[in-house]
Amino acid sequence: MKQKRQNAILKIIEEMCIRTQDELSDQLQRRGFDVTQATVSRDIKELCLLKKQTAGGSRYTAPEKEGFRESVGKVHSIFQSAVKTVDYAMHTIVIRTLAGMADAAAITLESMEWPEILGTIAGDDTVLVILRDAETAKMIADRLSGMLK
Amino acid sequence: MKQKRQNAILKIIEEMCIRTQDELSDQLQRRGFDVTQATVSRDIKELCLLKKQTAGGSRYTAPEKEGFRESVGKVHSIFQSAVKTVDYAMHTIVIRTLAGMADAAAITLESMEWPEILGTIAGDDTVLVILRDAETAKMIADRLSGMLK
DNA sequence: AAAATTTTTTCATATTTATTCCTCCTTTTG
DNA sequence: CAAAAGGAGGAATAAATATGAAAAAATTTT
Repeated sequence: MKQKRQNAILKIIEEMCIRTQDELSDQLQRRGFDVTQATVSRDIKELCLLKKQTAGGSRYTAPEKEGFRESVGKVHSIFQSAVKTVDYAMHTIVIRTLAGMADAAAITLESMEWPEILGTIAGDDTVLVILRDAETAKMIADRLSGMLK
Repeated sequence: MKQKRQNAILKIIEEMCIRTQDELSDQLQRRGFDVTQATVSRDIKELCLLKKQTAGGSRYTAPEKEGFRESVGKVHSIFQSAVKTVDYAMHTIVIRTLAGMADAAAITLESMEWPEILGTIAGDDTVLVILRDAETAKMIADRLSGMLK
């Protein structure tokens, strides 16, 4: 059902201007999908929909770059399964991974394209991440830790 | 000041992951721009920034398509200055414009790419807009009327 | 340079969106 | 099969964003 509903969402936002999640859940109701705004919010996140400005209001649209949608979830889960701990010192972050997974973890990090990350160095089970300064290191370390749950 | 600030915003969101408007106004504060979230909200709207999903949260980014930002406001104002009244009947909308401006109004309509609009026909001071059905006509007419204020 | 007009901003909210916590299913496993 | 485990979704609510109205600042006019 979820799959079907998300397809319906993609179809709907292509055919009409959807400006709020309530509007979208209304439209879904009409098509027999009985969902609340909460579910729509989750769907929108999973589909990576964008809310774009247009003359006379904003509107949800699909991301132009194909394949983008799929990758976001995967990056997250590769990172989760490879990483054991995240710690930081000075302007660097040290990530410990399962044996042999450091490279994979580093690659997913790079793919996120976080501008705060100057670079990464991967050994066998350790990734060193270089940030601009200590403050940024703490912030990003927290964010990475957050991704583990 | 506004101009400068908006440039600063573009620079900031390129250099670091900005996830909320509060975060952005904090960063602006640090750079000497003393603004509240309300102002940031309006700036984001004017700059047509997007909030993108990324692994581990979402983030504001600049639109990829250059020139897109500038056009949104202009479309709006051309429409405003050309159009006198918006009315509807059945599944069509009738827009009355200043003499000779119907074509311009129709072109701005088309440029909005609203999927509900099947097509437009422009005379000298009248544009006929064809929608899918009466209900849609009412809705879009309301939205167009809203653009006049 | 004072007055008038327009633009920008803030404050206070309204609106919209995300999340937490719980329930109900479905699937897996012992 | 029963219990455990995981996903999906809703209700309530927290968090984030947008907006109306008034004030302040900037600009133009007289």
